[in-house]
Amino acid sequence: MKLYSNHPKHFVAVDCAIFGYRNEELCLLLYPRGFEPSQGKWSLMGGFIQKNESSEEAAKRVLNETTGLKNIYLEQIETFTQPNRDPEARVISIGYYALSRMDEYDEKTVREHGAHWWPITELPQMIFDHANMVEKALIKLQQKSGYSIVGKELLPEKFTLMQLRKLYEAIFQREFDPGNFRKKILSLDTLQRLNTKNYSESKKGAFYYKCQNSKSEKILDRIVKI
Amino acid sequence: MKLYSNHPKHFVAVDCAIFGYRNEELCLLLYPRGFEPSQGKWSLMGGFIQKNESSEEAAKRVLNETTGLKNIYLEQIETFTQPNRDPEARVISIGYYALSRMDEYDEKTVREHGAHWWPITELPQMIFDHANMVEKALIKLQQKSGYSIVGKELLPEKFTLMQLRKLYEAIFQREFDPGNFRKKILSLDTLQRLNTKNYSESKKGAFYYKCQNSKSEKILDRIVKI
DNA sequence: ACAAAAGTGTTGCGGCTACACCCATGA
DNA sequence: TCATGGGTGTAGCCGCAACACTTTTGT
Repeated sequence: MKLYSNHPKHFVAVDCAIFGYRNEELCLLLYPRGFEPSQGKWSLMGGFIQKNESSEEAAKRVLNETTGLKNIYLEQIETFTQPNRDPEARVISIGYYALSRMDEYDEKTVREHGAHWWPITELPQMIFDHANMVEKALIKLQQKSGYSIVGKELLPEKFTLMQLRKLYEAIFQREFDPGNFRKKILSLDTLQRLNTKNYSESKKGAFYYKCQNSKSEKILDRIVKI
Repeated sequence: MKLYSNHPKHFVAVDCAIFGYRNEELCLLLYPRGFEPSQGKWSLMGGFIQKNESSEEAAKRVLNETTGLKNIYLEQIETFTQPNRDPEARVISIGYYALSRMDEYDEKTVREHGAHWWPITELPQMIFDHANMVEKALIKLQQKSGYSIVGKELLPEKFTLMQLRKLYEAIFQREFDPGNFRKKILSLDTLQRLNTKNYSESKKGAFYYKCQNSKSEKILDRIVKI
C-alpha cells in the first residue's frame, strides 16, 4: 500500500489569469500583495489544491471566492514547476485562464479583495513568474479566439457586430476591416440576429446578435490568421 | 516560514508519450504493467518529480533512463489531476510528449524494460487515464506539425521528400498530394537539398534533404490545415 | 451639410487542389 | 514496355484584403 512512499510530496497550487473586457480594452484582474517579499507587486488569483479536489475544481473555487462567479469559462494554460519559482517554498503551479463577462461578476466581492482591473497593454510588475503565465494565457486566448466566437464569454448576451469587432481588436491588438470582419463572422452562421437595435453607439442603430449555443461551441473555420 | 503548512502536499509525476516513426507508421513506446491492479495493461513511461527538479528535468531523466535518449524534443501536454486517477494513491501527473528519432534511441535499454512500439492506429488498453493523455498528445503533435517541419525530430538527419510526406500522412492519418506537398514544403525555404540521392525507394533516385537548423526552429506558415 | 457608424458590393491577388505531364530506370 | 516514384507545370476555385459606395440620422 506504500508503493510511492519513498517519493517526495509537493505543494500544488492553481493560479488564474482572469480576463475581462471593459472600456474597449482587454483587462486582467490582479490582486496586490500586501506583505514581503514582493510587497507592492501584483498577483494572479491563486490557491492551493486540497485533498480530493481536482485542479479545475480548485480554480473554480478560487474564482468563486474572489469574484462571485460560477460556471465561468476556464482553460488550463500549462504547469509551472521551476523549483525556486516561489521563494517561500517549493510550489508547483497549474496555470488557468478565465473569461469573465463584465455584467456577471460581483463588483463588491472583487473590491473586498482589493483587486483591480488592469488593461493588458499596461500591466504592472507581478510576483514570481506570473508575467510569464499571463503571456502564455494571452497566446492561448488568441488561439481560442481564432477558432471560435469568444463574444459569448466576454460580452453581454446581446451585442452588436461592432462590439464584437472591438473585442477582437483588443484581443489581437490590431485593427480589423469593419466590412470584412462582419462578413467573415456572419458567414460562420453561428450568430442569431435579434429584432432589437442598439442606438447608443450610432445614429442609424446596429442590430443586436446573440450566440446560438449549439453552434458556437464547436470549433469553426479559422476566423483570424494567427 | 510556514505560511503554506496548513495545505496538503501531493505526489506529482510526469508521464511521457514517446512517439517514433517506423515502417511508415507513427508509433508509441509503451511499457507493460507487470502487477495488479491493471496487470496486462500498458503504460506510458513515467516517474515522480523529485526535490529541486523541474517537471521537464524529471521527464528528461525518465526518458534517458528508459531509452538512452538525451536532448530529446519534449513538450508539455497538460496536467491531469482527477483525485482518483491512480487507484493506489492520489498522484497529479504532468503529461509530456516526446519525439524520438528511430536512429538515435538505444534499442537495448528499451528492450530491458520490456517496452514495445505500438502503431497509433492499434493501441492496446492502457492504465489509468493514459489513453486520454495519448489522444491529447496526438492533437498537440498535429498542431506542431501543422506549423513546423517535424521531420527534424522524427526522421534521420537526411531524408527524402517522400519520406517526409509519408511521415505527415502517418501523423494526420490522411493522404497528401505528392506534387502539392513537395511544393508547399519547399516554398517554406527551410530545407536544404543535399547532393546525394536515395535509390532504395525508387529507380530514379530522390534527393536527400536536411533541415536548416536556423530556419526550421521558427514557426512557419501553416503547412497543414487543421 | 457633415460626420460617423451600418451595411453591401466589387475587384484583384495569392494560395490551394486536382490534375496532367515529363523523366529515369529496374524488372 | 510497363510500372513506379521523382519532379514540374497549369487551370480553376476560393478566401481574403482593400476599398468604394450607399443608408441613416443626430448635430
